[in-house]
Amino acid sequence: MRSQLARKPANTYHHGDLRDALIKAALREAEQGGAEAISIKALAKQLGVSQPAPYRHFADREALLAAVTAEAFRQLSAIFREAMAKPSKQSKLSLLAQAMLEFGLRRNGIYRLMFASRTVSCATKGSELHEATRETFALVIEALEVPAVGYLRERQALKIWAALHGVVMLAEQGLFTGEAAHATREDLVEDFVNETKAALADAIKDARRPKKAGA
Amino acid sequence: MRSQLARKPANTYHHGDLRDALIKAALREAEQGGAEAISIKALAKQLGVSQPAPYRHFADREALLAAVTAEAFRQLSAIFREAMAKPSKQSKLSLLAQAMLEFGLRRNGIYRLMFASRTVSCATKGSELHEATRETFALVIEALEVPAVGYLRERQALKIWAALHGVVMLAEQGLFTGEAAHATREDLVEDFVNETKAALADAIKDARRPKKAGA
DNA sequence: CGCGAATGTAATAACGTATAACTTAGGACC
DNA sequence: GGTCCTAAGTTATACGTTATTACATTCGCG
Repeated sequence: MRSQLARKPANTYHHGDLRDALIKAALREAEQGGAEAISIKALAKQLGVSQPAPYRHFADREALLAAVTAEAFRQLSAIFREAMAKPSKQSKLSLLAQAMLEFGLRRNGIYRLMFASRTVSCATKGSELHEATRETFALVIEALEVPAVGYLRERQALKIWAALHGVVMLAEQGLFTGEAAHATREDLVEDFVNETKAALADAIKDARRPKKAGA
Repeated sequence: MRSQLARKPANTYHHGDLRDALIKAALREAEQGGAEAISIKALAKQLGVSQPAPYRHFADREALLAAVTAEAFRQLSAIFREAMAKPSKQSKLSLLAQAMLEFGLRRNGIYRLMFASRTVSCATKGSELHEATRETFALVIEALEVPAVGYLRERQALKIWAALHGVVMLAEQGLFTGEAAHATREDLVEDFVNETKAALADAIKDARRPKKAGA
């Protein structure tokens, strides 16, 4: 258990914590080029071990990608927590939404790794990756700052989550640079946030006066 | 100009329309496994030509992917047009949204190829792919069925487009199978469609009475 | 009919994943 | 403290994929 992410000291046989070092290094690679930029061979060279060494820790490339993706989700969760903890006049939801957009744009290779590959959908229930994604989504629910109101809270969380995904993807694909440039990404995000708040407020009002049909 | 997508008849030297056949075959491959499932070597074998033959028509793999993605966008455009042309009590926007969701789910390998790779964002302005994506987005605007009202129409189009992306991605990642399963994908899509319609209706109303602040 | 351009082929280099068989280090146990 | 087991790393190797180079064939136009 020596250095956690450095290349091994050249004259030692065992690396110390190769598994962790691989994940960290892979994350760095993915920062720019996404999943495609992650090469087991290159990582091994970078860390000063032989090419097959990583296979002692990951069955295959897919397994490594899953671990890296899980780590990325944990990082995103941490960012969300931090954003929501920040003292601010803005709502938690707004802070989370902004954090999500910034994450998606600034670390777009990682973002694509997380949301645009089939790694996540292939994650089996109970796996490390599955848990990491659930935790992240739980924070979205938390950001709504409302008590459970039937299934409506999950529904609104899903909606804002979906909308944020969409905005990030459109932004990355450059759909904001044409004649549509007058609507900035931030505008759209704020729109979605406000709609979510409005929907929640309506629902809570309705819950208090269950007989009224509600405007 | 013989067979458009079949393997060549074995004893001929020239294929006839290898370029087109490659795109069609690649699209078939991507149907399941996305971009990763597209292998130049495999395609060549499948079509009965040598491995390097495809390089006569595409500079590299990226170029092939771009052409395939462009074709996929044209297909999606065609699907949108067909959906909107269908006589129905539902609005054009609703029909388009449903078509989008179905496309994303049923042909999810293609969908990922289109929206989850960097191929699109790397497309240069004026390229075949760029034009194809613009055409698709133009249909989203058309589906709103409102005249141009400042930049608001583009903005609403962007929003619904983003939201639809998001729903498809969440669906593919299995986020509707947990405790959130009570909100179906279709519900969410319809929600977004209705919100878009409401926002547009409001805006038009405001435009007619420009002095009022609007509720 | 002949020639040039377009298209296809064979051979090969370079790189990435993955496996098999062997080697080393570290810790548990007596 | 030595012995043995196991985790972790190494070398050698097979195989698949992208891509290039140099050569061959066909098409079509004058």
